[in-house]
Amino acid sequence: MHKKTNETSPKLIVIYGPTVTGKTNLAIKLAKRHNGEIISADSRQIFKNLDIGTGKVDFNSKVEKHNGYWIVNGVKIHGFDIKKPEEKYSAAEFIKFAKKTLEQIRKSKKLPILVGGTGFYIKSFLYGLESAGIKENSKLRSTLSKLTALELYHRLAKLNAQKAQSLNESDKKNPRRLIRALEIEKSKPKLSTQKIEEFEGNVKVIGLTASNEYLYKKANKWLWARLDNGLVSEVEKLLQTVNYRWLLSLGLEYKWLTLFKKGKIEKEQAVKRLQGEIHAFIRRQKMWFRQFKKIEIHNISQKSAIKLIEKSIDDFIKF
RNA sequence: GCCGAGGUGGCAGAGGCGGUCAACGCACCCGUCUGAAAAACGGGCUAUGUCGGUUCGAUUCCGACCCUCGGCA
Repeated sequence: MHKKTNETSPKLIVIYGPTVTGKTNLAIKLAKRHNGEIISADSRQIFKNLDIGTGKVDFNSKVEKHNGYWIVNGVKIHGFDIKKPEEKYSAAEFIKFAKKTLEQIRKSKKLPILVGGTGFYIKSFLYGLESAGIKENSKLRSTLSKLTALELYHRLAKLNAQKAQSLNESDKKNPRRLIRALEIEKSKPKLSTQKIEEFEGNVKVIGLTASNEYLYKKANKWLWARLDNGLVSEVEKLLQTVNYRWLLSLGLEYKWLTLFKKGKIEKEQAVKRLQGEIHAFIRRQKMWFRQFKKIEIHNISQKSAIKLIEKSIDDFIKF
């Protein structure tokens, strides 16, 4: 095993964790310390005008907004506002964006820090996405969306019995995943799947977490703070220009406050349900920790956590 | 005090004219994940107020008690 000791060996810091663990603040801190720039890996923060609901930054941050990036407390964060509301996005597109941005950051001799809560994006970027060449076929999707999961499964089994059998119990009943699988099968003759491209270079993956109770409490508090600081009016503004169904499809804040604004539910109920869904989201986000090969997990409820992470990053930079 | 209604899992709430009862939703817990991922999906969890009676058998019938909610006083 030979170590690369040259300083040109590219380095990347990844920070992953569920919502409310302070990923962005930590990233900003690290960026300042090591002359870095941030790439956001978040499937909702990509959208312009979705700021409070997606929790792009703290209320007391100094921000300067640009298309495609923000400058927050003096640190550049790439990946905010790269899409207009209702535009499509995907993990494949994220990979391209992240690669491009990473190169750019390297050229300017800065340290790239990938931070976000969308585990799927980070995993895809780090370890590749096999079917990344096969695009969405919206016509096919809309016809297939009329079928039940069982029907979809039968179709898949006809096209590719092996693939169908290899699915787990969850995916076998998941229409969305089945439709995607069919989409891949249908386009196979034309497009061959790409070979998996793993990220090459030195990566340090930091995971941020805490107990469920701790995170739930923090998330509730933060939600109330945002409700008191314009979250509802952000949704109202969006409703004027955007199809409400799109907002519903985003989930969480945008879904529940849209339901409230549309008069489908009382505000109190909406907030209650939203809290529950945020909790469930936190649980799901935690599941991704096991998807990352080498991850250093820190409990943010411990006072020493930030210091330990800083030390760990210092060592990583020094090598 | 009287009359009426009712007491089902952590919450909410349905059915069952006596037969291993026990839905759905929420919460909570666990999990899946290769171009929608804050999405979509899989699994799990705990119950019939108390005490007696009738019966082969009671959550379901009867009685007492306790409690809750209405109305009358």
